[in-house]
Amino acid sequence: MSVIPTARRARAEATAHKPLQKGQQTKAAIVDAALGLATQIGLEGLSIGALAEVMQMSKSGVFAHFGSREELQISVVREYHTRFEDEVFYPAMTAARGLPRLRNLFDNWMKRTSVEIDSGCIYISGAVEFDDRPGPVRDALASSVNTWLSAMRRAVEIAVEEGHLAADTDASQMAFEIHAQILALHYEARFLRSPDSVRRALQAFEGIVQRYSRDADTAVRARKTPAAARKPQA
Amino acid sequence: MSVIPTARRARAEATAHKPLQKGQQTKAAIVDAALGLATQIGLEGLSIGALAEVMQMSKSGVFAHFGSREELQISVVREYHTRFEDEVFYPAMTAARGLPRLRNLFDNWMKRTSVEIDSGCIYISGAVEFDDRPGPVRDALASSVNTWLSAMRRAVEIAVEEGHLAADTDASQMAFEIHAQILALHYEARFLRSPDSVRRALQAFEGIVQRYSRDADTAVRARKTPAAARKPQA
DNA sequence: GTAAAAATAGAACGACCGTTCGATTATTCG
DNA sequence: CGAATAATCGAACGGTCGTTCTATTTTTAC
Repeated sequence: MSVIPTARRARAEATAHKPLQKGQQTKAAIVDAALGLATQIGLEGLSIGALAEVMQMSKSGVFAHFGSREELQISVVREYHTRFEDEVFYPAMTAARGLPRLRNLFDNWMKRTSVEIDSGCIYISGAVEFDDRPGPVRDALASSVNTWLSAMRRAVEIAVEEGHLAADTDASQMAFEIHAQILALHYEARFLRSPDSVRRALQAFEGIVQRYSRDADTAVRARKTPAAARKPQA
Repeated sequence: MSVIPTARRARAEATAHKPLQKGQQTKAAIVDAALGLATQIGLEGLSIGALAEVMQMSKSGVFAHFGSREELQISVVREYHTRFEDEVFYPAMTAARGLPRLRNLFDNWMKRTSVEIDSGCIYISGAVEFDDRPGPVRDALASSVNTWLSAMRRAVEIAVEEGHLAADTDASQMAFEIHAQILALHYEARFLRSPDSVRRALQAFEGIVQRYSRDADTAVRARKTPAAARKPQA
């Protein structure tokens, strides 16, 4: 059997119109294994030695495909990016514009992030690992995350255009709040092993939708937040 | 000048009724420096060599105080726990029971987590580093986090008792949603360097409070979430 | 089939890691 | 002060890390 997931190779061949050479083939297999390792122990925990053992190759054999560990990490981030697109973004594009699509995006995001068997999200673990470490890996991570968050914000805007959400909805704010539920789900499900997390996140999502819904009592939403009554910010 | 923050030593002396001996003194100073390192590069990134350099001590001199790296990490977690209590929990206990106290807790939590200069939260970074790594460090982390989240949930319950929130409020759910805002704040402020994060988190918090407020339109909250209309969960 | 090119292996490197051990210095206490 | 004790140092160990180099094997292309 092939070491490369057939779906991936099929897609690559379809775009390139010629079969992968041996080198690219094993490189893809290495990235695939590296992604598997990275989702468990993080991008920083990725070691070429461990990866070589998984691949049943020599360290230098693995290394030669990338030239540096950093390049390997970047390859993993890019691979995660395309899979995220394939499994979260594109499937949701078949749903009707507006709220149905937004719901679909959130559902896929939830599943991808935390429901799948014991694989964490490198957009979340990577953020912690690289928040104080400038460089190309951090840049690749941040770029991917920003792309995705922008897509999410755009989905909110479309839901507003379609009239499913209130016209004065702050799309960035709503995207922030949706993102927050994914982060809490990841935290409480993966670290605290709390079994209700999926239900909690879903319920919170519905609460957010309600609040920004055009059907909701606008008087409640329009009431200004008592920010001025708080103690001044530092 | 002393290497130990005066506030810490004063508190320790007040409870122990005798001055710290030399050993405990430097040990406290080491933990202090270790916490500073850990908030920047994480508990896993903590190395005894780097710590020794910061302390201007030999590696073995630092090591002798703990006996193992794991014990050092646990000491750091414990130190973070007491500081968290001192800076987030106890100050909020002076606020009036109910919503004022809940708000105060959230404000302090926000500041502690992300507003302070370039120091991350080891409850967040540690969760990512140890979510797949069983052992005493993970246990210490999870224990501290659970203690704090329980306190947060209790604050919600008190706000319900005081009549500030609706009687049918699900305290665990609300605590989940509040926690989510902190995680999103940490993510977007620290990793994405998005400058609006504090405002976003505050606004989201107010939205949550509104939704669980007894003054809010109960019809909106009572309307069942269309979970049954979704595609069945995997 | 054969020559050029690409892929892989294997050994070695310097660096850093946590840890151990014995010697040495500093502190405590009677 | 002096003896007992605690704290610290310095060197060394085995291990893993990313990386480099050369040799060898495998794949490609004509």
